[in-house]
Amino acid sequence: MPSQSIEDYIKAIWTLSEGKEDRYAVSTNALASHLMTSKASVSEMYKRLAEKEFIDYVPYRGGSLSPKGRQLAVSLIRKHRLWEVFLHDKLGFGWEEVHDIAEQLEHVHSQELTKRLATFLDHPSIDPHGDYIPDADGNIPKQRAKPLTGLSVGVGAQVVGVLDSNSKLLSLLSQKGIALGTSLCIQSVLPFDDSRVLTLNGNQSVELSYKACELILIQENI
Amino acid sequence: MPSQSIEDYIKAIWTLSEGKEDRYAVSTNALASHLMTSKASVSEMYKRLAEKEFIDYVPYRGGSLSPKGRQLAVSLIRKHRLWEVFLHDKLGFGWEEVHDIAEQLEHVHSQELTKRLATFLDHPSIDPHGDYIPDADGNIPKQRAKPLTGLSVGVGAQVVGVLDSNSKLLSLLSQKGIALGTSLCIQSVLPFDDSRVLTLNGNQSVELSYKACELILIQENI
DNA sequence: GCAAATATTTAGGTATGCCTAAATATTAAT
DNA sequence: ATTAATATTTAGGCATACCTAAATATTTGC
Repeated sequence: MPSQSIEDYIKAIWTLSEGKEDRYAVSTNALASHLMTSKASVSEMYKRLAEKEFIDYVPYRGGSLSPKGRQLAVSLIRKHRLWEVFLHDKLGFGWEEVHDIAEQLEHVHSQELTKRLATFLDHPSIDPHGDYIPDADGNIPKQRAKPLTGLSVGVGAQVVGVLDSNSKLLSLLSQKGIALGTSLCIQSVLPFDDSRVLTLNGNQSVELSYKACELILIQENI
Repeated sequence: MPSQSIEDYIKAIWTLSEGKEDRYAVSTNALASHLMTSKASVSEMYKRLAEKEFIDYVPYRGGSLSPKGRQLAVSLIRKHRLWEVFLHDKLGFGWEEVHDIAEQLEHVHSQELTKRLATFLDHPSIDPHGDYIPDADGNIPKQRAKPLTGLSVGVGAQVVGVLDSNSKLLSLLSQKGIALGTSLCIQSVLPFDDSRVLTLNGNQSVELSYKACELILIQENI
């Protein structure tokens, strides 16, 4: 049974290499800052992970997930996102509150539990942040959504997720009235700082910084 | 935040001293065999637990929970048993399967989660094994509920739960006039099939099979 | 191409939590 | 009361996972 630390590392490598080309190597530096730990600790852990065949590791070149590592990562992501759905849909937590708790729940080892939880939740395919939930075989759709910064003025779209489930971002968004499923349209882009002025659900008007827009995933209306 | 190991030790001390007099000291020997670890490890851990003020520890005399330790223990028991109810009632696990998974779930730290889980489950007071669930303030009835088959003839008792919230059992019981809180007493045990003849609330007389009696939890009157 | 800047690894140390074996304290028996 | 049996603790080690500082490798700028 992999330790909690190992699971955290594997998930972090997966997160940092997601969307990149296959066998994308994650540097110790990137992983250290993502996990808020020292580069030395990452270097040390990379050796352990390579020994246990979770990653392929070339010193000074970083580590990339092996098939075994990817399988573990995806099963953790699946558990994490299923628990998020449970916390949000069944217990009524806000989407900005679920991440930290799911972070703990994902480490519970029981395949049967995951299976029954998925059934109980009616086999959801999207979590409260709009991220896809890998299926039981580890398949996960590629994200088709794009960041709000890539949306043109006047084009209608729907919020389908966020790129960083950081609770500060999430509470900013809920404060502005932006949630999963919100329909929006860019009214204008302000000069100098590129903030967006948005129309929400066809009526309210809110302003959002470029920094926040980068992290919001939308899907254009067809 | 106490580590998982510390939580396991505290819960074990609580379990071994439950029902005993207050400040009952648990020997290193008893704890070591309960936790399947060495006496030396327990001795070492006792020092750490005493330092962190979870227990009072007198070398060669064993350890007993401090108020702080008892509070932690009871909150773990509460979480464990609530999760057992969730696993059994919502996910359909058998009562014999829930323990090991709850053992992991109880270590998830979030008071809000516990609170919402309790609400979601309708504030149960008994887990699938018939053990009482401490309330949010840490109060827990002393006596363990036992199945009706364990009640002696002529002794008064109260129905406090059922072990299987199967709707067939529940409709049988309501048909017979047995509900949560019903006072009863065994009049006699029939030969051959061990059915019980009960007196309900001091007047009506009903007969109940051994199979049904096994699943009814009662608490003897004091 | 080589030095400076940057990134990564190794070295040496800490804390937790486990182990076995040896030493010591307590309890029981005569 | 003193010894024998038993229980408990201390001593010395091991593995994980972290840290800082020093050493080494790689990349970048001129």
